[in-house]
Amino acid sequence: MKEKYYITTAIAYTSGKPHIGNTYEIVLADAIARYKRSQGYDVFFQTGTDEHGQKIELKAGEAGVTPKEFVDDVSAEIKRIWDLMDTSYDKFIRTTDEDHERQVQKIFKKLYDQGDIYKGYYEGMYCTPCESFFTESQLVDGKCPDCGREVQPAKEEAYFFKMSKYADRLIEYINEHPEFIQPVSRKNEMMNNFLLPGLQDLCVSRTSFKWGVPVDFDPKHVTYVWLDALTNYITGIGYDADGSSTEQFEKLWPADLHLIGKDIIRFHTIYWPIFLMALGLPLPKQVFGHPWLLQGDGKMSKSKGNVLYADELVDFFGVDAVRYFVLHEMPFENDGVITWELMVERLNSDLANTLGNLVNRTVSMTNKYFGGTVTDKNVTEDVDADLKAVTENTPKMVEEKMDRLRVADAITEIFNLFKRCNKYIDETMPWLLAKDEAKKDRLETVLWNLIHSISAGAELLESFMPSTSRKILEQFGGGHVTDKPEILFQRLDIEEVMKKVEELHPHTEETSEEKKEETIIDIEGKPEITFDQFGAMQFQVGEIIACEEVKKSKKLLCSQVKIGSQVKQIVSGIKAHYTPEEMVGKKVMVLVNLKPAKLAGVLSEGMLLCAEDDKGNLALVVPEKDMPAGAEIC
RNA sequence: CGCGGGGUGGAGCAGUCUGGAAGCUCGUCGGGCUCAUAACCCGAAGGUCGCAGGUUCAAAUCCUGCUCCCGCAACCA
Repeated sequence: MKEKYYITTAIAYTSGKPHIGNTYEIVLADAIARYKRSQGYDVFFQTGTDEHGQKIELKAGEAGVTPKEFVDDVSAEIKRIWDLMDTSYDKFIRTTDEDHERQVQKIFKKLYDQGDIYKGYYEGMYCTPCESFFTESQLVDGKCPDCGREVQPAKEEAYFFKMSKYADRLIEYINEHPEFIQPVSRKNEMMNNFLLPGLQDLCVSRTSFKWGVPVDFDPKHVTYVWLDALTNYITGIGYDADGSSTEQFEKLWPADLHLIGKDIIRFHTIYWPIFLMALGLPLPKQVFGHPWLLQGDGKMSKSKGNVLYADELVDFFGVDAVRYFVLHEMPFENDGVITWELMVERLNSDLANTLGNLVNRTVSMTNKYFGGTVTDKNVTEDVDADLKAVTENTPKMVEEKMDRLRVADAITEIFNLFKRCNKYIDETMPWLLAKDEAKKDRLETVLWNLIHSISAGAELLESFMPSTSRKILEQFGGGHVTDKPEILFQRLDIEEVMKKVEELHPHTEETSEEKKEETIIDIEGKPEITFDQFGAMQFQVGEIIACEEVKKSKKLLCSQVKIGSQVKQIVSGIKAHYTPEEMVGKKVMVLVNLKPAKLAGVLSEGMLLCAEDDKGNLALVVPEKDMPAGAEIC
């Protein structure tokens, strides 16, 4: 009987279309799932979408649709891309699935009944005018960090999970299972930052929005994200909190691998195991927090036109080329880089040159010299030995890499085999053998060896590039090749690709003046105010007479501003846009009667007014004519 | 001193835990070959392994200090 292997991805949040970085995860999981299947495991591969939360409620409101309509669309789009990428998931769960929601309610109730979840209050300090909660550590001088006013101990009702109760057991588990958190460097991070200092109880319900799974015995609360999202791993395979879980669940749980992004390792290696302990379930065997796939020059932004989506890349390069790229270019621990240029480079050199051309020349020679069919004539020479050794060894190398989740390295092993095949052709020089009738059998043996080795490589490729694998094997049907070789990967010209990309995503050049003026900035409208309210604000011209950086802060500059006869100290978040030297001597517009507050421990007694564009660039507002410091602005 | 990651030939990375002749892929240059998608094979150039100290017979690797970049956390009054 085959051993089972249950693998999951994180469920994708349905706030918008997933970009290539999000798509990477499902492809990675798919490669692992396919590989395990090829090894004979009985694999179950689950993915899906996380569809609740305030953000979605808001987005749906903006789009003028109901939250359900909104997530139906996005979830379908995500599924479409997963399918486009040829991923072989067995189950696509949605957190809005009825049975999931019902189980979340049951789990919530069960944990409540056994005392792990309790009703409490948001233990924060509440600032009434700001309508916000703050923890002690967020307060500035014991006052509201937003407005500097007094805060009161707050009493908003919420449900909490007693994390601390299970912390010791979890620490023990992690220490005894060094393979649990991958890469291991993350283990220390979790221990030192969260577990050892002591776990805070986790708030598991909210009353501030409605779009979530209602707590059935207290319907003004909805379940807050993690209890809803994480449990998909068990509800998706038939867990039942009342004890009548399905056979499938009994067979599959615990999961063998949760594949997730490195940003949510904390939730999967601390909260999730603790939830499971509370439910009396075994813990997953391994959690792998993979690194990120990043765009070339830093952040992707729509104005730069460098946001990469899987479906667009597929249009240019094809599914398998994109799969190859994300799988092969991702380091195990560090973030990887993807750009159009790198993508083209990879496609041309690895896929078109090394692999595609190898298949092509082999098919072509087999047709040319033997009408398409060869058998093993067994006329061997010394050069054959190394090719044979590499061919036999590659599956073991791949297995060794895959066992350590080194997917990129596994692919490299396969391509080393293909490279070896190319070298073999040069070593044996079939075109010379073909000129000598006496060497015909040797020639046939050479081609047979080639076909054998390439086929072996193609079989290994199935986990990573399924359709390419199939295409190659189809062309080499057991010693008989197709009549005319199919071009597996067409070489692309980087210039042409970039030209098309430019057409798809025209750059908004910052150098172009007209375009700059065309930039339209709409900000959220604020409620109308009265003239009295306006009059309550006092603006004056201030002269900056000294300025220095606020140490221990990344954004703040501290200026001494002369206003009339007095000098105020004002802290502003503009370090990224002005140097202290630039600031000195400027006459700027100052909101003078703002209540003083501390920023990064430094007192600020007013506010320098700035204009901000859509990219977050700041410009100080200065009087159009020279005015003395202290002049009122009205 | 908030937490963490990183700085290795032109590009993208491995190697760092467990010191011991600087490696891989791409690109560049030279050569070979012609079955093949201007593809393939061979060879070469190119790096003071961020900077400065220290430990050692020996440091990319261990220790100390510094600097720059990137996430997160924060206060962008």
